[in-house]
Amino acid sequence: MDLIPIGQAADRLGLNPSALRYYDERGLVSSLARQAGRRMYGPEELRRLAFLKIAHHVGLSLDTAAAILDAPGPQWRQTVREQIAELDQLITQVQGAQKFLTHALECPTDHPARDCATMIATLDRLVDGTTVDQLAAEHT
Amino acid sequence: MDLIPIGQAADRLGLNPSALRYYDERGLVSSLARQAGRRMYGPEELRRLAFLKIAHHVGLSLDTAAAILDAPGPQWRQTVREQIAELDQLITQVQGAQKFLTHALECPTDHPARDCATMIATLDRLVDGTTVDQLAAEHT
DNA sequence: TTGCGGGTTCAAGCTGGCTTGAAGTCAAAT
DNA sequence: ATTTGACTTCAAGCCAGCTTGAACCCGCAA
Repeated sequence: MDLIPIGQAADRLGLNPSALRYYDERGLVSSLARQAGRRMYGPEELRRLAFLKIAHHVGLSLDTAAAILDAPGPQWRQTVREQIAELDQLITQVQGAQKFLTHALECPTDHPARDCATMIATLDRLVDGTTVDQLAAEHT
Repeated sequence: MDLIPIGQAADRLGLNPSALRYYDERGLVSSLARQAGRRMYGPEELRRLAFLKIAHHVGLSLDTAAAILDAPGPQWRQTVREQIAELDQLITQVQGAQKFLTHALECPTDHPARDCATMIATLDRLVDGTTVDQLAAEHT
């Protein structure tokens, strides 16, 4: 009933067979049947793999993704909330990065790190122990 | 004039001496003087290191950061613009990730991948060749 | 019967950005 | 004279998430 071998499963998911073997070895695909020593995948496993694929694509680690699937009862919600919060932080950080880069673009010199007084002042503060986070916090 | 050894440089920047040696080996800190075989860092190198630190912190690779510093004339602007565009993409992707996770939270079941019809439908489409990007594109 | 396409295992390699460890050098302080 | 402490080099290890390679098995078709 609907069991397909590793090659077909990999094709349907757009993954490499070696990746599926790796997931197996890591214990991320839970229980899969074997026929004559060969891995056979059913709908459950394929969906699990699909979930891993999405979750990994959106930045979760494979372990976290598997933890969400394996959490008993409603516990997965906590993990998901944590991940959403982490992504919030990530966005904030990336926006800070864009500010930094955009600001650099506004500098009229050809070698900002050598010629731009503002940039040099910022860099010199870093050299004197100010952390990147402190700098970022200032400019918010 | 103002030359400090690697340990002090590392302290001031909040980095590990081994990281500075690694940057040296990779050719990322351009030219630094040696005194009796020891690396000595002047203001120029410290600023360069500070720039690498910021740039790396905001998500650029060390190679990219060095490329920005070493680009002749105004060429660094192009690299910076590319990086800003990449970060735009990243933010879009992360927001998509948040949508996915938030949507999952709305599901009332305890095991979405097994019990939630909407989730299962989505996963089954992935199993049939739809890419994650296609799914994301639909929901925009 | 031979070959082919798919599977299997295990071991090693890859990326990036370092860290860690072993063994040696060197100047200054005791 | 010796010990400390900071430095040097080179080699190897670490993380995730795989890929690649070698050597082997297995069933089916020509």
